Amino acid sequence: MANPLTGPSGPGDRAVVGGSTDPADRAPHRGGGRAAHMSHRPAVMADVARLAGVSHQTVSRVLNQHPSVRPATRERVLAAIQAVDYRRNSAARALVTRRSHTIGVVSFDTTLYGPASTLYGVEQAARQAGYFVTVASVKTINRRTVHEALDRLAEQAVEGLIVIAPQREAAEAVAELPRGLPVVAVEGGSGPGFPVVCVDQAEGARQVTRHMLDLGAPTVWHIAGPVDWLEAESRVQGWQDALVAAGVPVPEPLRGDWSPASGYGAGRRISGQDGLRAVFVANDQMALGLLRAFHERGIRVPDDVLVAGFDDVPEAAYFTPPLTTVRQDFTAVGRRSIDLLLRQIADGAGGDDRAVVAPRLIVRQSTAGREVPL
Amino acid sequence: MANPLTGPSGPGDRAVVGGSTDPADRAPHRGGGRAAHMSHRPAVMADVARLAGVSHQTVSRVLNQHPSVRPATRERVLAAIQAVDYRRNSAARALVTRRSHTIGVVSFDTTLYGPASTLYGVEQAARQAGYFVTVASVKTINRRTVHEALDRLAEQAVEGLIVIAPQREAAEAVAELPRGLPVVAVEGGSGPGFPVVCVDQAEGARQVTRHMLDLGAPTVWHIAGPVDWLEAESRVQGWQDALVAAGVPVPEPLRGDWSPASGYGAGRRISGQDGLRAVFVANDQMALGLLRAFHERGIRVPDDVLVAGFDDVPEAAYFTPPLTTVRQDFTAVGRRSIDLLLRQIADGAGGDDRAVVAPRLIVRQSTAGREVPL
DNA sequence: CGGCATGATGTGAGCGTTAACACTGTGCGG
DNA sequence: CCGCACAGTGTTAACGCTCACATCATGCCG
Repeated sequence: MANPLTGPSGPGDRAVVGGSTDPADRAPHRGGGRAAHMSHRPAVMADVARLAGVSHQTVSRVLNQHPSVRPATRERVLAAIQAVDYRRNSAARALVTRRSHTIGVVSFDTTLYGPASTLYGVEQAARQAGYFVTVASVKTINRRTVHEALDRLAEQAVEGLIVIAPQREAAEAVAELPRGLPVVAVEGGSGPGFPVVCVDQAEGARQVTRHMLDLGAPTVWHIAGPVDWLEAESRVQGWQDALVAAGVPVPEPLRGDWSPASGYGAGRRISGQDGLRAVFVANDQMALGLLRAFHERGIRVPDDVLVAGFDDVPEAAYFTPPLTTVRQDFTAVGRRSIDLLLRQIADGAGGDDRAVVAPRLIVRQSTAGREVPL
Repeated sequence: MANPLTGPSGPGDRAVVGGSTDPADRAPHRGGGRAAHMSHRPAVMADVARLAGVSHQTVSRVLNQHPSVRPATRERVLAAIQAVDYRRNSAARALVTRRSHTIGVVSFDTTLYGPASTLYGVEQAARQAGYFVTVASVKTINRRTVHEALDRLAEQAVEGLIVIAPQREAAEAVAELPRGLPVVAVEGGSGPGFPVVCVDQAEGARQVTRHMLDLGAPTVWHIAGPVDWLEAESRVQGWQDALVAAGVPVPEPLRGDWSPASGYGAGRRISGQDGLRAVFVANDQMALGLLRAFHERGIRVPDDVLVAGFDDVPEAAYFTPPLTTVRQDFTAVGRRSIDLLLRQIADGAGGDDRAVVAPRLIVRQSTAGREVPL
């Protein structure tokens, strides 16, 4: 019994498991028989079992870390697995366990920094938990597209869903989901009945607004995101709160669509305003466009006007001038989402859990006015 | 037969399909029997078959668009499917067909614009072709991490792999892949034996370099990407080619790591150089950092020095000044990748196909010197 | 007007895995 | 020293689907 691969009975009569146990000696399709080394048909459990001189169930036990397997046996099986380069068939496993170990992510335009980073965080966390992630990004959000994506993923038998689609319509589509499938919404607005993970947008907006008021701005203008984006609204809310709390006038917010172009447009429109001393832009990309417009008009930042953004994209520190902004830890958002989702998958009920990730004000030259170390 | 759901024999004796056909009348697990409307156990084919008064095979035929099904029968089955909200079990299907309809994407840091956009293109194209996409992003690239990711996806039984990992080590890891699984490399360097999709980096670099020479620059400096990145090398190559072709001196390239910070550093280092009139930066993010450094040093762009980047990120048009750059159509890259992969999955052999996406020079103010319409 | 191709359907056998149970042989308390 | 718990193993039956084949009407050709 020196060679563990030979089995307990020695060579020659290997694996006298039960006569007709092996399914027709395998491979009724491709010719070949001898499910050995170079067979093109991937090895299955039975192959491993035969080689190790055990039953396929024991192989299964080894694979699933069942405690009652003698160490020697385990070794033998492990060696056989290596020898035939066995990998278990996830479809068969999923079929019998009714678990796909896959979670689905529906996301709006994964090209954007926020969604992309969140997806990244989700994927990392899911992997650690032993889950796969399949994505479905939709280019335009409406009830139909979101439903399509959800159906698609449902067909794929995902065990849970993470929806990164912070628009009102998406939230509604999710709410209409046939219950039974665990769901977590990212930035899904105020608790619509399923768990939500979000950054405290309003708090971030309050902080940055207060920051500019503290620097002496008589009031703070706001370039908002699209009305149908929940986070855009939260930021408007936070900004407004801060102004009201400070007892200063609340200017009418301008609307952009998150793009640099729209920020540029807003910058041109706003630059004529009387008493313009500070602008809070709802994201960094628009802030970039606004800075551009100000630059063209000869408005100096921060000397003439303070500017702040939101997101802290990696480039923000190198804008001209470096941009004060609110950092959102998207990776944390992704991680928390998976946490909530897995808990829901495990416990069944997940209720109205709500994970809020704290934002963080990052002060740079666009409000600080002096060279700050990068 | 007015009601299609009643079946051909009228109510009462619904679905006399064969006595013992139905598997133990379903649901030996959860109590309940009567696998009807509100049963919590999801409907299976047999349920649909019973309701429609046909065999499960006919249901399968309808689902798979088999031609020999009478229209009336098809209708009946379709109605039954709707009635019980049936969705087929992908695991069972995958088990028997040996096809998962899933392709795996291994990518380096999907937070970056390039990988994220490529992933997006891949997902869109895959979906249209009826495939699912599961991702595995690795944060650091080396043989081990890439292998881990590949193993993971192999276990998931993906039908093919797209590797977005334009580093030498990643390319090597892919080359070591156990053959048999179709693979397409994105930016995988010079045809290492499997299909590659890439943007013609060298050509893009040549174009932008020539552009700056044409504007009168005596030569063009270069801030390159990391040495182990294949595309970084291609860009160096193209830049060098253009300089040599023009018969001008070739300065030593500086190295960055794609980040704005490294571009900033390079900008500070290079700004003292004598005769500095033009810089080609290997990507837009580094170019942003360089612009920042130049700005701080009082070097005017483009008046004193021309600057160009590579990628055309959405922000590039709003840098200060708007950045001349080379646009890479990442979405097209994603699409082409799927094309190549699916062909490989279908035909078996995919050979050394090579899809090259043309880059496009985008001239903006950082070299043009005048206000250009955005 | 018989037979045979063809369309429309049903039947049975797997696909590769896990769950449930049945079966051994030990070691230990009574 | 018997039997009983229990670790270690094998056996069997699903899981829900598709494939290959069997079956049954048709309809058309010879």
